[in-house]
Amino acid sequence: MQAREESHATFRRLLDAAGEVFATRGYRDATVREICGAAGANVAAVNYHFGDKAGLYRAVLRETHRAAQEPDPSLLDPNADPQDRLHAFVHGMIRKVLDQGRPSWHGRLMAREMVEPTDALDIILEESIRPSWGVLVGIVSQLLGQPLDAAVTVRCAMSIVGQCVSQRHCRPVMERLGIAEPRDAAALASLAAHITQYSLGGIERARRLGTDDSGPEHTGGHP
Amino acid sequence: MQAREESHATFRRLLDAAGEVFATRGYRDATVREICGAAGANVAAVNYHFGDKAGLYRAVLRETHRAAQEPDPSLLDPNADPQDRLHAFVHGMIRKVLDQGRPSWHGRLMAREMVEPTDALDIILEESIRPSWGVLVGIVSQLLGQPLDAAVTVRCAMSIVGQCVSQRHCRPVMERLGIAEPRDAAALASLAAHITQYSLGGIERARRLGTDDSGPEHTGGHP
Amino acid sequence: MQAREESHATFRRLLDAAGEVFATRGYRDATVREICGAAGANVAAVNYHFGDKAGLYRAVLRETHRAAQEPDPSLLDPNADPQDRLHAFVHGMIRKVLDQGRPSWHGRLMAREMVEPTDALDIILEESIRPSWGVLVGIVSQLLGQPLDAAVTVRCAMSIVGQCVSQRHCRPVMERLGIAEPRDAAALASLAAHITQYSLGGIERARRLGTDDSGPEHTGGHP
Amino acid sequence: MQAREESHATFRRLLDAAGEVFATRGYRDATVREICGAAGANVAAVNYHFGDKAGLYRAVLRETHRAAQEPDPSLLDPNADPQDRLHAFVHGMIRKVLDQGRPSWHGRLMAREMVEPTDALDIILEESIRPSWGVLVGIVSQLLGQPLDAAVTVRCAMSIVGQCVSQRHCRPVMERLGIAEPRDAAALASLAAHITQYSLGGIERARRLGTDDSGPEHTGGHP
DNA sequence: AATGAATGAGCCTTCATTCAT
DNA sequence: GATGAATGAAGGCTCATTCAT
Repeated sequence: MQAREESHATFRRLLDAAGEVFATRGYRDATVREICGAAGANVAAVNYHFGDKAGLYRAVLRETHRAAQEPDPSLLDPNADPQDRLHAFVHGMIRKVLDQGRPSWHGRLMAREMVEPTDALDIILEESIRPSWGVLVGIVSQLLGQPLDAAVTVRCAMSIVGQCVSQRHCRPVMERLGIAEPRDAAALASLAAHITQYSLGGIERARRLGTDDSGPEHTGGHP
Repeated sequence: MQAREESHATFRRLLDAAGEVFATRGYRDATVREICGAAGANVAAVNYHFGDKAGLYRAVLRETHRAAQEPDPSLLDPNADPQDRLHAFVHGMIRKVLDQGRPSWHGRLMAREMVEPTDALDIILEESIRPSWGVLVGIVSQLLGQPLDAAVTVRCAMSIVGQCVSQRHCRPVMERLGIAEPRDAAALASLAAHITQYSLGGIERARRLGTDDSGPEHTGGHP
Repeated sequence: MQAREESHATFRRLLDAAGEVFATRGYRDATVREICGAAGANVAAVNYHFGDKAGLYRAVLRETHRAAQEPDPSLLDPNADPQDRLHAFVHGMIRKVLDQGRPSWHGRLMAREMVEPTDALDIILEESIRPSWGVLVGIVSQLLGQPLDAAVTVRCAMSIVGQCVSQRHCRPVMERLGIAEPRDAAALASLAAHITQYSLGGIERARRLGTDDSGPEHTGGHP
Repeated sequence: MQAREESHATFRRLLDAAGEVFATRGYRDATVREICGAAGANVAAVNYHFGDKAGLYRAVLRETHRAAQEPDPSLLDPNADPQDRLHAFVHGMIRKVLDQGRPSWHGRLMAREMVEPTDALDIILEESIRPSWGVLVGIVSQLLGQPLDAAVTVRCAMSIVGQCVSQRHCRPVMERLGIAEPRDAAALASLAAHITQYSLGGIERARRLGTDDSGPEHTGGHP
């Protein structure tokens, strides 16, 4: 028992150290030696436990995605108020992306994986991203009301996602511009509230414009 | 003269090849040999013309940023209709980010640089990003009307930027989800129109909510 | 008792698996892990039972040589017909070298050991090869009749040995040339008969040429 | 000019050092570091000049085979005395196998390659072995006279080849038995003469026995 | 201005071996 | 008696960089 615990300790330390290093340096820049050094393990430990560097990376991605799972019940209830559902979705995503909790490197890792995908992207795509996307599209459809052009729904959903993920993707730039948000729970909640409200306004306007999505006459011209 | 021409030709071929390779592979994955091969130049050419690999990368970034500059006059005119200014800004940004024109790798390169900043980020930050950000904040202020909490303005501006850059950052995922936008001029214009309208709706709602940016009573609860 | 049985069983499985793997891959290419895997034993089993990889190899060599021992009585009888003795010797050697019986890897192992000797060669040299060589030299001496230059005897004996071992050493090439002999008992007997007859012819001619072993006048020149 | 000479010097030193090391240690045991050390070159030189370790090995094999080529004209003349042709063939093969000339490692290398073939065997098989084998079969056919069973011809040819190659393959054992032949030109000539005469005797006997190649009645029984 | 050869550091991986149960 | 985890030493290879023309 204790042996097993002990034996898995190295496994876990490796996983944690790898998450941090991969998130900080990226897959290529991260070296197995640095990871093992940080985990207090031998270089060969990676090979023993995960096969190779890529296997360790895959394990880290699976782990971070598993740890980030928080199936908020209100999201899944189609009868709940759609505005509440949207807020819950946005708040969850902002937390995933910016929270400094246990897997603090989750957001950074995902950002890298999106910009520079590896083979491992397919795993989290199917297990995590696609289901979430489906939920969001459902919420947006509710808010748009009458069945509109699917492209409108998709674009509105992407507008929401874009506001959330850019908080992570653009963070290095935002920090340099002095506009980075704090990352405590209150600030995150406040940010989520803004994005929710902003999006409700955006969706409402999209609803009013109907299926007309090229609309240069409403934007380009003035009276 | 001709020698200089010849030399400059190699210099340019190196720059173009490096842009493509850096954008495709990332700074670390890109090898000097591949770049030189693509440019039809010798391995030592990079060191000769640019000092080292990092110098070439900096040169590429400067070049791509210079080529992508298109100071739309309507943006700079504070007297123009703010909705038009917003539309011009968004359209320009979408083009920068998704356009397949000459420096087709501009968007990919910037996306990488944001997620995984190098020393070169500071250059383009000061020369390109900060000025643009100032313009956008001005436009949003106009649209918000009365002077509100600066945080609201910043968040609205980031909501706009986020919708644009995520079109690049999330593109690999969007392609896999089957929701990636086409990249011809018409599609880009349509997308820009959506983001503009969506943002006008969002800003309008933010304006109505006033300085209250935590707003849990409007989002979280219902009667 | 049973523990000992069990232990001995692992010991044996290890020996068999190692024989096959060493013969197929060679000492260096063979990995302890593959051997243990094939034997259904733990990685540490080799070190436990045999000290180290080299110890296992030595044990395999001793075992294969012990199993291949078949002291044909007719060989040891100096009064038997020398032609029969030669045939028995050749047939036995061909079987050792090509037979697919239990220690099917005996021949392959010895071939490797000859070309790329390890410390273990000395063991089988003293225990197996030198005695056999003595027997063969005795047979050839009988066939040559009058006492000739010892060098002639040795060379004739080597001509016999060479014909036999080359059936193993050259087998990969023979297979590619499409001239490899089948390895059933009948084919082996037929091959042994050829080598015996060929050698009787060779020895007879060597006998007639007497001690003259340079013989350029018979081979190189003609009028 | 001189630069090219100089540049090829490393190439050549690498080739020579590799031949020696590969012959002594075998492909697997040989390390790139040892070869480069012996050649006074950097580790990366192998990669630069030959792609990788296997490429270097292939180059060595091609080189040794090229250097060992000595198309003795008398071999190719079908009108020459067949006994002379056989002697020339055997003498050439013995020299290739035992000679200490320039590519002194030729014989050892080929011996390893036969016992433990690598992908490179196919190269020398087609370029060197198969043609030689064809010549030898032609000579043996001449000596056998009337058209016999092809199997007899092949077996006689293999008896000749076996006597030659075993001088290399069994050399470690022969040295330990104290029966290894010296390797000066005179000793080689004497050895070649023995094998030629021995084989002429063997072929003559095979000819007399006709196509009967099982011949147990001549070997196993006596009146 | 430009080249091809050469360098040295460093990375991932593999392997035989040992240690604590 | 036997195991699974862990170790440290190489090994092959790649890469950016430099040197002598």
